[in-house]
Amino acid sequence: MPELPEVEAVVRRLQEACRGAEIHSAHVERPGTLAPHGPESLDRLAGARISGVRRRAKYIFLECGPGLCLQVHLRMTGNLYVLPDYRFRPHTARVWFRLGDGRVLVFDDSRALGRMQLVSDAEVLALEASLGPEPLEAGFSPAVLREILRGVKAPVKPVLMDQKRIAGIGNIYSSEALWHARVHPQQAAGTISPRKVGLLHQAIRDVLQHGVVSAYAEYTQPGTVADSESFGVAVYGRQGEPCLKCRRSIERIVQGGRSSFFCPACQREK
DNA sequence: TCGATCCTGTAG
DNA sequence: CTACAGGATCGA
Repeated sequence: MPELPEVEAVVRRLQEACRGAEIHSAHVERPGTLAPHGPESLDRLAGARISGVRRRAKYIFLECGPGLCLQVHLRMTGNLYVLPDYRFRPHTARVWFRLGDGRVLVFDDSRALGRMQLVSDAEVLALEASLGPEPLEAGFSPAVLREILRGVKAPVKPVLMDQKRIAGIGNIYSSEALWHARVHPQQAAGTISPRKVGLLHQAIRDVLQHGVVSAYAEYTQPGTVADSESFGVAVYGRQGEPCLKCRRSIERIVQGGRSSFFCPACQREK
């Protein structure tokens, strides 16, 4: 499920649902979820209070007291949410926490690719330093994007998905942003004109910002998000269907083992 | 930079 | 049955 917008929506929901909550106990159904640590690594959380929840790139940090932070990565199918009672947890709950008030915080992950680990302040700092800038923050200017792409020979699409270069963009939003900016996914990143870099910068912010709003609305009012015309999915998964701008057939190619979708007319390589 | 790998579920 | 999945890492 999750790229930056979906992770952000999870964080906002958790802030409402469990900030200030006490962790009564941790229960590990699948030890691999805590790799490279063991199932006993969460024992230190008993009695801790969740003082804050925040996001960086696609990581979620649950701050659980001084120097104690639960770092979560949802990968492909992970999800974090609070249920009223532990008996309601699904069989795909890999780790769950009983909260002081009887509710349960569930790490649900059908594919079990997600990871969770307790980390120190220093580890959090090191991780954050290894990640690229947050595209929705004020510091992410067109000049910053120009600098990221400058001189890079690799195709732009995998570059946008490289968390060390820019944080939070995944397979869907990269295709979407490139379509909005009319940039071909295989164009060498460093050869994109300054004008198009400007368009790409705006497109990245627009698709992510819209994604945050609709992902959060999806939790609040499921099924309400019906605006697939202006800013929903324009190209992702739409191979063979008409481009929303020019009606040409959307194409699918594979880059770095991942599907890319684009309009061969609107997004020309140059 | 490609392919394999970690896993399970679903669509064709 | 095979293909594919909104992620990331590792070694060739």
